[in-house]
Amino acid sequence: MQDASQDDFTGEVSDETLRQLVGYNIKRTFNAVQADLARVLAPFDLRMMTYSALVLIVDNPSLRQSHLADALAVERPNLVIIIDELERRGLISRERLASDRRAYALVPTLPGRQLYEKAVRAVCAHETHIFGALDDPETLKLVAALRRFEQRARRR
Amino acid sequence: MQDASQDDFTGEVSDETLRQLVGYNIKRTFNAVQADLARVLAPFDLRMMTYSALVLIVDNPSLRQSHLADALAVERPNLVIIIDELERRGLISRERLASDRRAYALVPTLPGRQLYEKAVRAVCAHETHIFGALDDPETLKLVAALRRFEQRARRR
DNA sequence: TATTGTTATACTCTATAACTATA
DNA sequence: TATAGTTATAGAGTATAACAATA
Repeated sequence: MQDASQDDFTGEVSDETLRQLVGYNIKRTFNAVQADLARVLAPFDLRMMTYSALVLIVDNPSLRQSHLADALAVERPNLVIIIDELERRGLISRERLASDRRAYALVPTLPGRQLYEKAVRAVCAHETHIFGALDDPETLKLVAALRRFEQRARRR
Repeated sequence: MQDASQDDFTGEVSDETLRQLVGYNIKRTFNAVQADLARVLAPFDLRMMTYSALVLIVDNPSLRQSHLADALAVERPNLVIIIDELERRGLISRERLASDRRAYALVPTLPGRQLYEKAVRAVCAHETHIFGALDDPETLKLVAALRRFEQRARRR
């Protein structure tokens, strides 16, 4: 005996004040995209963060942890358990640098590169499903706008 | 005697594989915008989530908690502590419904409406600073695209 | 039986302070 | 003294299962 409050229909609740905010729409979109990505990465036993780290390590062999942290914009301590996990699973290895024995070089293993290949394909399929062609001029404009906003938000 | 790895300069790390993903750019932008928003809301002792809840309760007096949860796309249990906090601070009150004594009507108090007014102004200033004019046709197109992507990600 | 709000719990992401070993 | 990686810890968002009161 309820009304039609099914699925994503929020009934008569007015959320215009929030929906006119670009930031709120970014948040809602990110949450939905992230949930779908989690589903796509689950079969590989990866999360968005472990996936991102693996990608950067494969694309930049011998990367140092601090450089990885900078590239991902996360604090160094948060990366430790991520790297621990990838290493424990045999996807990467830490190798002490002879030139600076404080630092590690992060090196992908063969299984790491193989998982990378499969996961990248799955993530690309997920992306084109949600966003359409990734080289579409409209999509490129959207990404350019997002990056401008990111820079403006950071410079404060 | 390090190179120019200052600030947000990530050195020679290649993150093209990630940066070509729309979802990754959304995540990075959201994180930066969210950090700035947190700074803007801190003087009001609000976070993005408590702000969003307060806005919906002021804009929809007598809202039920379950409808608020639907509108915000969060699970009902997560809303309880949010509502607890707003009520404890005297910004809203829970009022039992005579028609359905399981449910509460969430009602903003005068201090709640006053805080809403001030916080909304601050958030609008933050938004225009980062995103530019909110009624700019380009911004409206961006928001429309984000909402399309949100819907596509949800329907899976 | 089903729903509203609640409790308990868990996982993830993010951040800071302080430690170690090297430099 | 400064840096790389680490440990410990905390705050916040999100999710599920199970419960009491009510429908």
